[in-house]
Amino acid sequence: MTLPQLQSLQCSDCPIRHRAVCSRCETDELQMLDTIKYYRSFEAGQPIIWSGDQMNFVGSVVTGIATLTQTMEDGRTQMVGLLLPSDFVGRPGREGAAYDVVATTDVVMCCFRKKPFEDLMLETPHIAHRLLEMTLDELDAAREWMLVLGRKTAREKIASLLAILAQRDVSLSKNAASGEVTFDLKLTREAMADYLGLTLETVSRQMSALKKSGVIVLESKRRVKVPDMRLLIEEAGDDTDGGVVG
Amino acid sequence: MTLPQLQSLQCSDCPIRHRAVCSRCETDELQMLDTIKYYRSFEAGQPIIWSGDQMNFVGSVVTGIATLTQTMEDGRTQMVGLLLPSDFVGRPGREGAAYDVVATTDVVMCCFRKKPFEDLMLETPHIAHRLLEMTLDELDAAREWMLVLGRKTAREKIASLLAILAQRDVSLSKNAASGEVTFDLKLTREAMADYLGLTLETVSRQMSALKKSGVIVLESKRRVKVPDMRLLIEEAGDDTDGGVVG
DNA sequence: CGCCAGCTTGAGGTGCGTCAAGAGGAGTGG
DNA sequence: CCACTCCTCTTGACGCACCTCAAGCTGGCG
Repeated sequence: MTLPQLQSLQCSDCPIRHRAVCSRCETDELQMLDTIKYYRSFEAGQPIIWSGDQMNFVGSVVTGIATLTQTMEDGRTQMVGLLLPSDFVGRPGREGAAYDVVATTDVVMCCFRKKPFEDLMLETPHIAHRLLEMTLDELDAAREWMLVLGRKTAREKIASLLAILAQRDVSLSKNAASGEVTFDLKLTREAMADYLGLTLETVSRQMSALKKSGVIVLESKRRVKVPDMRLLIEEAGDDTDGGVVG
Repeated sequence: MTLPQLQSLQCSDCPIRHRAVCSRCETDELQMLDTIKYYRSFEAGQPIIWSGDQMNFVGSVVTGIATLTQTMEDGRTQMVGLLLPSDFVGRPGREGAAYDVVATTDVVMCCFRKKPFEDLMLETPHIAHRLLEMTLDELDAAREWMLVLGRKTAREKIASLLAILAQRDVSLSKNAASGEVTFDLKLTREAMADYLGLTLETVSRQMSALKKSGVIVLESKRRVKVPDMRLLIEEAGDDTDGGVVG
């Protein structure tokens, strides 16, 4: 989906219509949103927002992947969120951004200037409620991730990340096969390390280890086949069969 | 504040009136809440909710401290949230609880049955908005904590936790002194370890180390004096002067 | 007084980080 | 077509921060 294609897109035909912050809106509410929305695209590697910056827009990821990261003075960085299509960026009622948002692949966002959006939210409970729901989902995902960061081994961390990415992929592309899944790994080893609280060397080693024990097959460095999801989930140390994650 | 004292408490006199989910309510809205609320108390060590249980109430912590924890099959546990007075428990719109909630000290909660609360929320935007705001704050705190868990050293982790607890204390008891702060550590070494993704031995060692270098003074095992907050925050590795945290 | 939960401290092991060298693949230019 | 560069990724050797196991201390309470 390219930007020119999207510029003329009606909300009713939007690919994230049923999952995004607008998913609960009636047609008249959608028309209101339609009048204040605009699309923006970002190239892979480009920053979308810097931590501390004044935020003058909010919006949804339409296509592509972006990351939320925090950085310490000495350069240590930790990814604190992965933004996939339909995920919301920005916090109504807040001035500055709390984290760096960076496009990992090419990204298209559906944006609203902040003030008009906040005004609209006040008189449109469907939006406010959906946003609350999405925020609660993100909170769950963040807490799930705290267990990964705090208590899992490197191998379990890698398995957890792969399981989440694989399942996201399944749920989007209705690749329904319960056993085997194949997907593109859209993160570099370094990005994976930043997400997992590891170094990129450790990520590489554990990927090799999982490959060696047959849990995953690397069709290329960035394309992963999971012959048996059950096995992967077991490696992740999860009792839940991996549902969760907003 | 004991339970008998609280049972007859008017919302307008409530100690968490200005911070809890009801803080934005007008007097008539408060009266509505008053009619459906009830108090419950839990002894230190008691579970408040088990993960997976049906949740039939939501509520606010009035006094005491509770913890949100996740546990893996093999017993590894990670604390994913610390509930202090005014914090909200439960998620409107969800069936089951996602985490174990345990009272760390004696706890008194102001509860609402879930269904009536959800109904009231639909017609009371002040509550819904405040809840969104509080959820965003929690999300920020969770993400802040992801950096702690993923990238900080044991010493920095301890310092981060102490800094948060100290600052919470200051903001409640208007202990305004910018330099020196003293507070009760209401967590065991083990609970601290669960929060920080460490073992209790490492917590103990790093507490001793911080004591030895004069960053903290232990008036007793559970009472901590911070002679200079600046120093503590520096040890935590934070560039932010510790504002944050809802 | 003895008991027990919570805490401290030590000695030794290990998982992951650090540092360093090199392999693979994509793009550019001759 | 090769030569060259740049970037990502892999692999190895080594060290350290933190975990594990174990012993002993402290203070509150019967």
